[in-house]
This record gives sequence, structure tokens and C-alpha cells, in this order.
Amino acid sequence: MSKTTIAPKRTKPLLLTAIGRVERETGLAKDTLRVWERRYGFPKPLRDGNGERVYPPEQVEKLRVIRRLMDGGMRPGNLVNATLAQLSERFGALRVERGGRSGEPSPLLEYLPLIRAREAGVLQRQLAHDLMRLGLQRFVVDVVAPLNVGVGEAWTRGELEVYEEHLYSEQVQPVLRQARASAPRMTRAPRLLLTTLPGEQHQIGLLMAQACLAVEGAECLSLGPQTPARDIVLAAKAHRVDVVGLSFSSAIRLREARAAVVDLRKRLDRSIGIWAGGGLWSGMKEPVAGVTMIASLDVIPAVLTQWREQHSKAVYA
Amino acid sequence: MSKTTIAPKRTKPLLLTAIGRVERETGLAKDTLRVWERRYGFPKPLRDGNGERVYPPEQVEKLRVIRRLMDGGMRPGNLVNATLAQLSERFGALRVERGGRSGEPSPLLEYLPLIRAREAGVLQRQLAHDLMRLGLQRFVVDVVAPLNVGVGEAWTRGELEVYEEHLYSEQVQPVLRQARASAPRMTRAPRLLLTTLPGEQHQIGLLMAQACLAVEGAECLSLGPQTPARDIVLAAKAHRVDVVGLSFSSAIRLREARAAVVDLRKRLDRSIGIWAGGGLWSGMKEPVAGVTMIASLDVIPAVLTQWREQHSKAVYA
DNA sequence: GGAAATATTTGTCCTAGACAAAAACTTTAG
DNA sequence: CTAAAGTTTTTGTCTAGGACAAATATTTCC
Repeated sequence: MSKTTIAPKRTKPLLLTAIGRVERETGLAKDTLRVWERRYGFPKPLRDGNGERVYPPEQVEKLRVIRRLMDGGMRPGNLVNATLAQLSERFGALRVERGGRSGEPSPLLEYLPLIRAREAGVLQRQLAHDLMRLGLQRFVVDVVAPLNVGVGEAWTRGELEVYEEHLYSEQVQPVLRQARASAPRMTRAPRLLLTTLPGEQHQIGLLMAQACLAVEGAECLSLGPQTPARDIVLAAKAHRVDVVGLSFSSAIRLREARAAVVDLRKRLDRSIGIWAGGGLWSGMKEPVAGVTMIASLDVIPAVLTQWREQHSKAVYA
Repeated sequence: MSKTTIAPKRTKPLLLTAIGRVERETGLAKDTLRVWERRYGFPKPLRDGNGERVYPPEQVEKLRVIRRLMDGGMRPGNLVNATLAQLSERFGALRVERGGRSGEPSPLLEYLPLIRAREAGVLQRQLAHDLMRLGLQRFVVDVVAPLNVGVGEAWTRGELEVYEEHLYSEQVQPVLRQARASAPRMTRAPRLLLTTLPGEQHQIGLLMAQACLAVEGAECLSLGPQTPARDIVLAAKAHRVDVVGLSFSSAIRLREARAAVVDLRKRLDRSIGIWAGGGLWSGMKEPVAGVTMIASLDVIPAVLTQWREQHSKAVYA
């Protein structure tokens, strides 16, 4: 029978989280959690009857925030021993660092509160209205493009949650789809397969990229995050795409990401392009041969133009 | 300087895979890989200069197949020491076990080869053709519904790859969407948020469910796999859904899945339903309070009907 | 045949040490 | 004052074998 007749279970109603679950909820590996505990003294989980770590919710929440800040380029050493309040301030630091761009374009100020207030209906109506008012061309250039960049940055600063990004993306896409359907397509646009490699959990980059690309008339097919290289290769062939687009947050180790991309480039038919995007590549020096690096959403239109040029050349040649 | 001047790197061109990468590619935890090696003698990775495990591609492939069979309910002990050829036979065993249903409905025989041949164009035309020929009602009942079930089962038997499911889903959805747009909506259908919990990587269940639900006119919003409970709660509120749909393959431990669902039920507003589907629940005895268990795709229509009844009641009450 | 008791299989967790890649900092040279 | 080169610190991932409880299979008993 069990060792303790009166089980110590009733004290708290299942609010404690085992290490495996914490790993999945925060994206921090078990090894990392243990080594932080050893080195920094945080997190400091309780222990259950079997001596196994059990994390109270505050610590999980703090871990989540830390993870978020690390996605913005910060390192854990300075973060783990700060209070939650201090951590919030750090988001501000991020804002100052990155927000150095000259005068914010207007649409962000107008739309961001709508997204944050989760006003899906109002948001969509506003978008549709601006589309009518400005016409497709100017709507895309003046509203959607800066909005994409702005939303991406807002997420980095901790001002938006993942689900809010989803909300935004869900509202923008149908507006664009409809607008595009009514306008005749001018130029050939590539067909893209979008996904992330295993280990990269962040979909936000994908959503943003998809919105940007839709603006430009490219056809996107998203497999969701974490597709193994093998499946990417198979899917790219099956769906007959022109380009495989991969998103990388800063959360992954640069070296490993490089290796993975190089590996994929080897396995994938040369006629299929690879576009690797995301914050990870901004500091990148030597590019990978045969792979287009996209350091920021801003440059997507340029990359597309380039693709069109090269591709039309190939057709006529 | 490095220990070996002439590095042993050139022998094979980067085809070897470190344990972390194998974990991500196969979905088998590092601990599991190590303990299998200790117990069963497989996998038996090579070692690099630092004594770290390096897996040759054949072993990774075999691990992938084993994982796949385990999703079908088999246990690793008997699988690890079989050859790849023998493992293939096991898929046949799975077929016999599960395929006990009486006479296969016809559409599967017709469509499956198309899916396997990756004939996206032909597939879509065939679907559109059958839609015209049969009308929406019969098309859904006679073609799409059995096809969904059949495709799901085919995957379990190892006859389809994940990307082929994606291909199928991509072709079916627009046909249905278009058909539905032209027909006036008869009854109120729920708005669903579809995802899997962290740890459950398999999207296939989601894709299948989405196709089934689309047939019935339900509005689906998929967040992709592995959404933390916290984000599910937030997203459900933000998108104002009626029901959160979760998919579970057999790959997860039943107990943990139960706990996770119970936890989610606690955190989520009671007015929002939870539907938990997937092979995991088929053997389930005691249901979770406040959660609808969906053991098979077949029953989705019934569940929807039930939802409609209950919901209309609630409105009039 | 079915329920209860026993046995086997299996995944996850534990500890604590090691090491290499990346980042930050310091020095040197132009 | 900038840029390259060298040094130190930070950080994540890997290693080993032992332990244990949950899940599943097998036997025993009625």
C-alpha cells in the first residue's frame, strides 16, 4: 500500500506544476531549469513526496516573462534575480533600444489599442473602411505594411500576447484576400510553404510573414510550427511550391539554426528557394549559400520583387 | 588548439544527428532515447570527439517508424529489435486489427491513390465534380465524411505521411468553403477554437477535425499545435468562441492528458465548451465532468447536433 | 468468463560534473 | 577613434546509472 495513509494531496488544489509541464509551458528545457536552479537559485521549486521538483505558479509566470525578455535578446543571468516589477521595466528598455526609428507612422497608434482591446469587429470594420478609402495600393503601403512591423515590434516589447497576434492576423487576412480577389493579378507571385523548424515554437513570425506576403499577392501555405526537415522536403515537392519560408525567433542558438538551414538546403531541390527570416539573422555576418536571409519584415517586398525579376528572367532565358 | 589537427569531420558530410536534434525530429525525449539504448541496445549511436551521441540517419529513420507504430498503440519493447522490414509488416497488423469495419465505403478507394500520388489538381477537380454531381448534402455524407475517417485511419496504418494529410486538407477545405458560401446557413453552428495542448505535437487530428467540422458548417479557428493552457484561455476569450476543441493522439500518457484537460476546464469560463477528441479517449472509462469526449471522427456530427439542441434550448429558456 | 492480485514494461526524474559556443569585455594596432 | 584580436564570463546541453510509479500484461482465484 502507499507509504502515507493520509496523503499530502489536499493542501493545494493541483496548482503545482511538474518539471516536464513547465518545460512545455515555458519552452525552457528541463536541463536549463535545473542548471538555473543550481547556479542562480531561481527557480526554487518545492519538492513532492518523491523528491521531485514542483513549481508554484508564480515561478512559472516569472519564467515565462524571462523567456519573453530573452526572445528580445536579453540574457538570463541578470533577469532571474529581479522581481517581476523590475522585469516589466526591462520591457521598457527594449522599447527604447529598438524604437529609435523616427516618427511613428500613424496607423499603429490607431490600431494597436483596438488589437489590445480585442475588438475584433471594430478592427475589421476599420480595416475595411481604410481599404475603401485609400484603395488597395495605398492601403497596403500606408496601413498594413507598417502595421505588420509595428505589431511585430509590439510583441517583442511585451505589449501584445501571442493570441492577440493571432487575432490581428485573423482579421487582416480575409480583408486582404477579398481585396486581392477583386483586383486582377498583375505579376507572377511565388507560391510559398511557410513553417518553422523543430525547436522553434514561435508562430508569430509566421503570421507576420504571411500577412506581409499576402499583401504582395504571394500564395502562402502554412504548415504550422515545428516541421521536421524531412517533412518539409516532402511537402515542398507535394505542394509544388517555389519557395520554402522559415521563421526564426532569437530563441534558438544561431549555430544550430545555421546548421539546420544548411542541412535543409542540401536536401531540397535547388529549384526551390529558401527564405529564412526572423530576428535571429539580423546580426548575421556570413550568409548561407543558396538561402535568402530576411532580417526584417520591411525587406519582404524587396525580396519579392527580386524573386519576380530573377524568375521572369529564367522564363525568358 | 584543437586536440586533433586533422579533424575526423570529412568522413561523412554532416549526416549525423545529435541527440537534441533527434529528440525534435522524432518526438522521443532525450531521456527515452538514452534509456532505450541502455535497456534494449537500440538505438546505438556513434560517439563524437567529446563522447557525445551521434545518430546515423538509418537509426533516426527507424526511430521515426517506431514512434509511428507506438502512436498506433504498440509498445517499444517488441519493436526496437525488429528490422525495418519487420516493422513495415507491423503496420499490416494494425490494419487487420482496426480495419474490422464491414465493407469499405467506396470513395476512399477512389481518392486515396490520388492523395498518395500527390495529385492536388486532379484531387480538387474530382472533389468539385462529385460536389456538382451529388449536391452538397449527399457529397458531404457520402464522400467527405467517410473520406475523413478513411484518411485518418490510413495515417494510423502508416499509409500516409503528415504532409499528405495537409495536402488533402488543403484541397478539401476550399471546396467545402465555397459550397457552403453559396448555400444559406440553416442552423446556428458553434464557433470553435482548435489546438492541441503542449506536448501533443500531432496536428493530423486537428486537420481531420477541422474538415469534419467544416462539413457541418462550424466555424473553425486553428491555433496550431501545442498551445499552453494559459494562452488557450486568453485566446478563447479574445476570439469569443463557443467551444475549445482539443486533439489527442495516443502518444501522450492518458493520466497526464486527463489532468491537463481538467486543469483547463477549471480555468475556462463554464459557458465555453470543451471537446476533447482523438484516439486517446477511445478506451476511456470515466469521463471528465464538463468535457465532451469524442472518441472518433464518426461521432462529430452527432456532437454538433447535440450542441445545437442544447444551445437553442438555452436561448429560449 | 470476469475480477483481483502479481509481474513486467516503460517513461520520467534525480544528481553533479564537464565542456564548447556565444557574448561581453579588454587589449593591441592602425 | 575605430577595428581586429585575444581573454574572460556566461550559458545551454550533454554525460552516467540509479530510482520509482504509472501503465500494461499475465496469472490466480472464484
